[in-house]
Amino acid sequence: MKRKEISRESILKAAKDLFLKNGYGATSIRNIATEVGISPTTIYLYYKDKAEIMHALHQEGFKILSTQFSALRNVEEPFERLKAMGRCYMDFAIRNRDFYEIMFVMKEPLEHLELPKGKKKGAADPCWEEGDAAFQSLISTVADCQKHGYFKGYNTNILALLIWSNMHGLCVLKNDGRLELLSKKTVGEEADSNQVLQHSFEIYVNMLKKI
Amino acid sequence: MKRKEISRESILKAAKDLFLKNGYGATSIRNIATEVGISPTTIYLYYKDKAEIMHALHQEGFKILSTQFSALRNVEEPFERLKAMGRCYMDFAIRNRDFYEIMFVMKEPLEHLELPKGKKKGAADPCWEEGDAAFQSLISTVADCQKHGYFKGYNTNILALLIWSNMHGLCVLKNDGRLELLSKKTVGEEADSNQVLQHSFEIYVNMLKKI
DNA sequence: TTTGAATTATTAACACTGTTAATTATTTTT
DNA sequence: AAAAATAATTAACAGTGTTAATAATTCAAA
Repeated sequence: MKRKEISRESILKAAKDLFLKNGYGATSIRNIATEVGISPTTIYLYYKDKAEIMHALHQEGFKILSTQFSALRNVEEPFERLKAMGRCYMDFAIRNRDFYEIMFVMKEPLEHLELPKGKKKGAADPCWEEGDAAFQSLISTVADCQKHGYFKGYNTNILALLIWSNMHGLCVLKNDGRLELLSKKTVGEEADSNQVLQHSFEIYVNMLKKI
Repeated sequence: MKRKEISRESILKAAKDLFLKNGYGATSIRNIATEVGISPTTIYLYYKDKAEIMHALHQEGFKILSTQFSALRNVEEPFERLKAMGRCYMDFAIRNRDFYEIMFVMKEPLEHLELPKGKKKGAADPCWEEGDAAFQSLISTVADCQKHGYFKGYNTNILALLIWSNMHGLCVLKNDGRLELLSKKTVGEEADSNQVLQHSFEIYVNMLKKI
């Protein structure tokens, strides 16, 4: 009978399945090992530690997000593209809570960032390539908007950061349940937090347009 | 000799000290017990579980923050007050990382929210009183701004939420090191993330003023 | 004051966690 | 077939939060 094929991929798949099924908290090295059908310590032959697995999943998440983002490059009107990016980002965050947490909330995956290639010597700063790339595509969209007359006089990078942080803030408040906890009186009369989120996004877009 | 005075307060103090010294990750029930000079299980006579201790610290954090906020009620001009609140919030987040995490990031403390008093019957929604109160003071400041001609035509509550989420987004990106990780090219030429944060805040204020 | 109840604290244990060292099993190469 | 290299395992360490059973102490009534 065929030997079991163990590899970084098979471990990662199991980790991903468990992660998406039970969330991060309930995904241990031992769980993953059982899912793959191997002993826990075998995992350490393929991954240095748990944070490295988290980093690999973090990369997978960014692959999904950047795929979604790149589809938006066909939207010609830059402000429309910016809007679409925002919706896309929020959708991703809400629909892939756990991925979002690995990518933008958890600290562990950042412990295994690849050092910038080329410069092997010395203690070069670790580089968050995936995050940089995603942010860069936001920056260039903002820049395009400015070429079309939007956001006059604003520093491109700072504005991009503000837009990102606003979306990020909304997403984490939503995902960790805080939006839901705010009493309806203080947050608005809309029924559920999804509607509040949706509405807030639209208002924000209108706000940006008028800047 | 006098018997040791054990109480919820003494346990909480130890928890707080350890928490502020070593961070959340390195603060276990056993650590706290050692600090107080009791056995780990004794803690469970005073607190139901670890999350309840976290909730107590979460409340302490809100006490500090609301004290700072209430000092700002003397700022008459509402937009100035809003600005001051923003700076105050950010300062608090950066200077009290761990408190901020308990108050606005961690999920555990929210498991021990008090149910709305009065309504004992049935499964009433848990209520995040501390968060609500803080948010309410933001809302009323935004409302005051609107009375003075700012933010014309905007829904008060939604705008307050957007302002909060923007501040929150900046704070968490800063505190979990992501701002620092973004390459200087993509985020701006300023040296450190503190300056980026400061600058971003100023730009945001200008942005709000012009809305 | 002594007995008994109530309170307070402790020890032992359970079921986990990530991770390392030592050992066994398997594959590959000589 | 024997030796070397690789792969996987078991046992163990040092932790974690938490519960049940047990011991120590305090307090009130007889």
